[in-house]
Amino acid sequence: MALRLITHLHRATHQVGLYVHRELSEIPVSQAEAHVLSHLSGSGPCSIADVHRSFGHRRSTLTSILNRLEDRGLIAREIHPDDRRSYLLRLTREGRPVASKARRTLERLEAAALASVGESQVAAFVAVIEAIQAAAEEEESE
Amino acid sequence: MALRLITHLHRATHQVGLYVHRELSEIPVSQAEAHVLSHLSGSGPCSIADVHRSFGHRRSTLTSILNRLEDRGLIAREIHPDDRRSYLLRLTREGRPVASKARRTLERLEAAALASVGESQVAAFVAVIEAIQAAAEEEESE
DNA sequence: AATGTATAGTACGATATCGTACTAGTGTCA
DNA sequence: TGACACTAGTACGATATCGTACTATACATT
Repeated sequence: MALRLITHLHRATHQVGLYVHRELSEIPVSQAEAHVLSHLSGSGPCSIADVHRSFGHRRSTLTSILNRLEDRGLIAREIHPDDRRSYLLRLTREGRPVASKARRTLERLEAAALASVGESQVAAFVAVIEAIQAAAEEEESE
Repeated sequence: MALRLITHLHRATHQVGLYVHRELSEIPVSQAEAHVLSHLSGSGPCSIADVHRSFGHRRSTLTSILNRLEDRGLIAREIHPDDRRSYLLRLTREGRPVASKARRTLERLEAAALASVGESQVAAFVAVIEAIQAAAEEEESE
């Protein structure tokens, strides 16, 4: 068997990583950081758990990413008004332009990819991705 | 814009990583190592450049992965008969069963995913993946 | 109120990955 | 044959990610 799905998946993920690295090379932001910034830029302030749900990273990894972004003054952890266990992540004034640049970079990539495929292909792509995830999930682990 | 493609891509990749980690927990093999072993198991002996082409890792990362596998006695670097710059990677006797277990694990995941989608969806998936890669490639970098 | 369980997040050492600079062999063209 | 560019691979320090164990708050049940 050729393992078409999984190999494709991994190669494409890596390629996206290279793209992000290349396009955002002037601002020192890793791929994971770019995704988090982009998420904040698109969805507004949210908790760490929200970000965690949107990505596959471990929570401890996310802590490191957020520490780096906070050290650079791009985001701030504020106390969450509704739950004192959690933080509200917010882009700082310095972080906002960086985040929106990260978001635009990802959107540009996505738009370029979408330009050459049809809506039904996108739907099928999502269906297959979700099938892979469902197959891989079976039981959760941390 | 929702960044449907890229977010899906990353989440699924992570999920696959978790699956591999879970399913192969009794043999101490990381996700990247499992992929390399699986590749060797499916394609027979090949050079490092061959493996490199099949994955997105950096060559220096691949060197580390191969070192680890060699240290554990799972693979061997032999001199390449046709090109003295390169090596021929080969599974050792101890490595063969581990590699085929890794391969079967990935194949099982792929089969489970394929069970719930149709052939035309798979074709569309591949088309979209390749569109993403093409969009991300534009110019290469190392 | 007390107890148990789940959730939100971090600390920290272990491991994996990366980027750059390097060595060595190959091919080409004068 | 010698100069140059290219390919195959490694060394090594820097950085990113991970796994486990932990603290603290929330919630549910009695």
